[in-house]
Amino acid sequence: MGWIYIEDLKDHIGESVELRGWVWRSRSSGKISFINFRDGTGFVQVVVERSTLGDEKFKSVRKLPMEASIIIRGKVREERRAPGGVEILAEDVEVVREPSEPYPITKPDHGIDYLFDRRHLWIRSRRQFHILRLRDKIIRAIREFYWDRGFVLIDSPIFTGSIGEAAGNLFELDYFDYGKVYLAQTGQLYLEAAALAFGKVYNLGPTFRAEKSKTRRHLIEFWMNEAEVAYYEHEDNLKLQEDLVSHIVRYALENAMEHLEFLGRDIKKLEKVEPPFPRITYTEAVKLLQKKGFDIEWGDDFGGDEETAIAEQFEKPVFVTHYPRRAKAFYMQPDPDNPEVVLCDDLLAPEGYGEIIGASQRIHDYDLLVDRIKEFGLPIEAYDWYLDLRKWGSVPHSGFGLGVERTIAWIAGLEHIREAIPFPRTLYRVHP
RNA sequence: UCCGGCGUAGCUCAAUUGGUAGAGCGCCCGGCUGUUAACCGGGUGGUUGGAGGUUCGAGUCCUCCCGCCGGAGCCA
Repeated sequence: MGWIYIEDLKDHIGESVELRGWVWRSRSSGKISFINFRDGTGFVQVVVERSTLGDEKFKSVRKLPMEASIIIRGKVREERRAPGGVEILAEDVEVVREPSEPYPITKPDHGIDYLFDRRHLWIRSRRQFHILRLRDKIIRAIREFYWDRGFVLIDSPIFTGSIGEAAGNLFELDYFDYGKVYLAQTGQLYLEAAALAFGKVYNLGPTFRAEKSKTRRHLIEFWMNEAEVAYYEHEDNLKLQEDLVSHIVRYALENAMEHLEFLGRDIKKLEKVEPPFPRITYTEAVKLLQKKGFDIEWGDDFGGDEETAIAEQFEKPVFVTHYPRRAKAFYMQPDPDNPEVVLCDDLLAPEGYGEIIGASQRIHDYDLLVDRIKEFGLPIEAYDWYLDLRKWGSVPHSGFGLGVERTIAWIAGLEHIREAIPFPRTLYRVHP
């Protein structure tokens, strides 16, 4: 009788097995008890009969509270009446540890604040089980995508000097005698260095924004996947993003259907996400918004409502390209046909999930980049090594950043991005 | 930071115009051999977020503070 996991039960029908895990919920009558049992890989119903265990043992087992840790030995059998179609008929129940007080998360009717105060326990719940396992699979899909295309993983640093997109939203720390350093809000500049060394590179890790954002689309600490490719221009960049996002969605449909179904996701909407994605220029988007009655002028950036209004015109994610250069970061390559706009794109997810990718072709000309750093009022001395990249072997190159939690929230159909990460850091929450 | 909303039992919520603070769940005891958020009977449970004020009387009205939720700006 060997120890197995719930996820492998279907290969052991008719066998006697051992499962190690926890009581999720239980119901009982005088002679039969049902335990909803979990072991981290899934949930299964265990049937405990008084006639099998004996009066005394049955009495103690039927009283086991939620989150008692137990080892079950019993026979696996198919059973129509059991959730999932398979159940365990217990032959023995060994109690590892019984809780000393009632488990605080009972029925699914707790408030969001209560639950996040107990996030360390809440992640045991079924909904969180499915969301966080879906996250695991989406990250697997991202890594697989790059591995299959010969990209090299280049992890960018978390501690950085004063460098990046904007100074106003950086977390500042003391770094021994060096002085102030900052938590990374992007690894892009490092990936640009790496692209000139390895050709095709990507990263995947946490980034930090000291923005007092308090919406369903924002986290203070969030994970980003960035990619950068030497010799890629704007059009190549769009194609890569399109391929990545459709790969992730297809992977989820093929490998995570169990989670999507539990979460009640409308699968049909995800099945439509296949290349090519629609494209609209910034200028066209402004006209579209004006026609819909938005008070917006050429040159303004889009807010959440504007993004949603654009995205709802399409069933797939939509690229918005060629933004005004003043609305975007200093390093973006001007459009040769119109230098007032840059070769960039935002990818907007459908159904109001907002921007999941920000992307651009980067300036590769030394003098132009210096001009832009000055124009944006940035300290040129902080960009010494970044400018070096334009001195030696500079080539056109492009890249993007994918917001991992926004992507998960969209694919899972979540109301709020905070459920898409195990321990979210939001404006007023760093505990647990 | 700004705008709006909400703080009542361990949890989720009720409480007519200002007039005796309640229910369901949880927990404890008992019953039930197929439960699916099991069900049935009994029991347990309160400084109504805090401080002050108005009033014969405040969960309810006023002021300040604290906490949370939603949104805006900013962004992935």
